[in-house]
Amino acid sequence: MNAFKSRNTVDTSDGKTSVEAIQNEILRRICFLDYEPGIQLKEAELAVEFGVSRTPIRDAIGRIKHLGLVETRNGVGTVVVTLTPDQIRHVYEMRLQLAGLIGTMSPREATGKDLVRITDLLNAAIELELEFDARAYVELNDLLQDLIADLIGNTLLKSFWRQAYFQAASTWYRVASLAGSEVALSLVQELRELKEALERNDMVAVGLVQRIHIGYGYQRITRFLSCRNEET
Amino acid sequence: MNAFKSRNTVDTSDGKTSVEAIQNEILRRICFLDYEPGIQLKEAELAVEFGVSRTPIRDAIGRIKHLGLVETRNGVGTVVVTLTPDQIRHVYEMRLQLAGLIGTMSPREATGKDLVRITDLLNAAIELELEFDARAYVELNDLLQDLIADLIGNTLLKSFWRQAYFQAASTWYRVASLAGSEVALSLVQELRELKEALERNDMVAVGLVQRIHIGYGYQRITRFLSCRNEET
DNA sequence: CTCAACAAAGATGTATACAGCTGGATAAGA
DNA sequence: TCTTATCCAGCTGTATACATCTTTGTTGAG
Repeated sequence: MNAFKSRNTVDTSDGKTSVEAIQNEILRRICFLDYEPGIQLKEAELAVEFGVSRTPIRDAIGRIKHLGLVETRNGVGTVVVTLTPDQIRHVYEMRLQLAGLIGTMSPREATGKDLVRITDLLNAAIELELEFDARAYVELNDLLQDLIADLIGNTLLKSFWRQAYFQAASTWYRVASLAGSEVALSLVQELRELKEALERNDMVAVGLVQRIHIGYGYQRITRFLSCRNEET
Repeated sequence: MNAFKSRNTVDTSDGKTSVEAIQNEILRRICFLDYEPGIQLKEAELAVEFGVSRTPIRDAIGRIKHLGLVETRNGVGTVVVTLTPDQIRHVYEMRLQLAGLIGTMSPREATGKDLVRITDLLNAAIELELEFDARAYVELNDLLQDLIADLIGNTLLKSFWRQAYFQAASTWYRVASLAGSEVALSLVQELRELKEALERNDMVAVGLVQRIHIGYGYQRITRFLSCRNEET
């Protein structure tokens, strides 16, 4: 919670408007579990933290409502939603299908830049394998999602891919923390396969690799979440 | 533009909050071409019309930004975006794929209520065939989209289906106005096929019928839009 | 001791004033 | 006449005051 009190402003050097930056930051915090499900976001607090009034904060929150990750009730506050097992299943079923479409729907050509990016990610993942850190894993995965999204030519598919990722992220990252270094190993393998697919400029393969590993990810979720059900 | 000046308020009898109702109304006006692409939406005007201040209007507009149908620029206004041919193609490619998923991804069982709804729509479409009216056609089609969306069990697929519909709607409805009663005939056929599929409780068939007619729709768009390119 | 009514604190929802930005009209100079 | 600088009307962006709703703790009677 107060881990962010030190940050008075958000980086707006990218030319985006301030409210867009705030929106992305809040979304990141939800996906990365800085805001855990059930937590109450107070506009006044966020306003103080970002050094603006409540108005842009309300704007930012309002613009991520469509993802269904937060819910605002009058007089109460904005709470981060806990996804039901059914919802999680729906999200993953959808992601599997979307992954299958990556290669077939007007993909972009892979460039040298993409190869550099994937290689950097692979190296980082290999380092992570040696000394696992959940936060670093999460940020690595996030960069990978960005890379994949960039390869998608179809505007709408790209949008849907990102939306599905945002909805899956927090659950997936919770499981990743529990699973530990096992997921780093899996990520290294995924990145190796993606790198080869990109080298061959085979976007269908890229999609299929994603599909496979999304399936693995969902298996881990069901495994770890059924354990947690006993706890709760 | 001033066709709406008479409506001072929006119907909030459904228990939804006022801003949600405004949001839906603005979205409807964009999809139904009451607001044509290029038009400038002014918050102050809308505020007067709906009898509220600018704040809820801004909220409502902010919440439909993610659909990419409007674009707000500081000091200028919020303009309704003109979709490029590429974007339209992307939307329709996506709708084709989504239609194929309707039957396969946890569909809901068809109930008697659904049959009543589809029968009502069919009767209305048959009437429309006799005396075509673009506006009535548009509203009929909108009801059909609602019906189909209700049949989708997967939460995320339903959300994506609606988003894709909203993005396609304005273009499709422009073409429908140009095409005239031809589209009413096509709608009757579509509804007949859907009715039979629902009677058999065959959701895969429902999806395939949608897929077929979305394809027909896109063919019409390319046909009429290439004509319009010469005009412009 | 229990329960109900009430009051107060704190959250979001809304209205409004003002600041900042943009595009076009206007007028001065070459 | 053409160009350019300036000004201004009008829009969005932001801050702030106030209204309304919810929760919770308190206080009183039974």
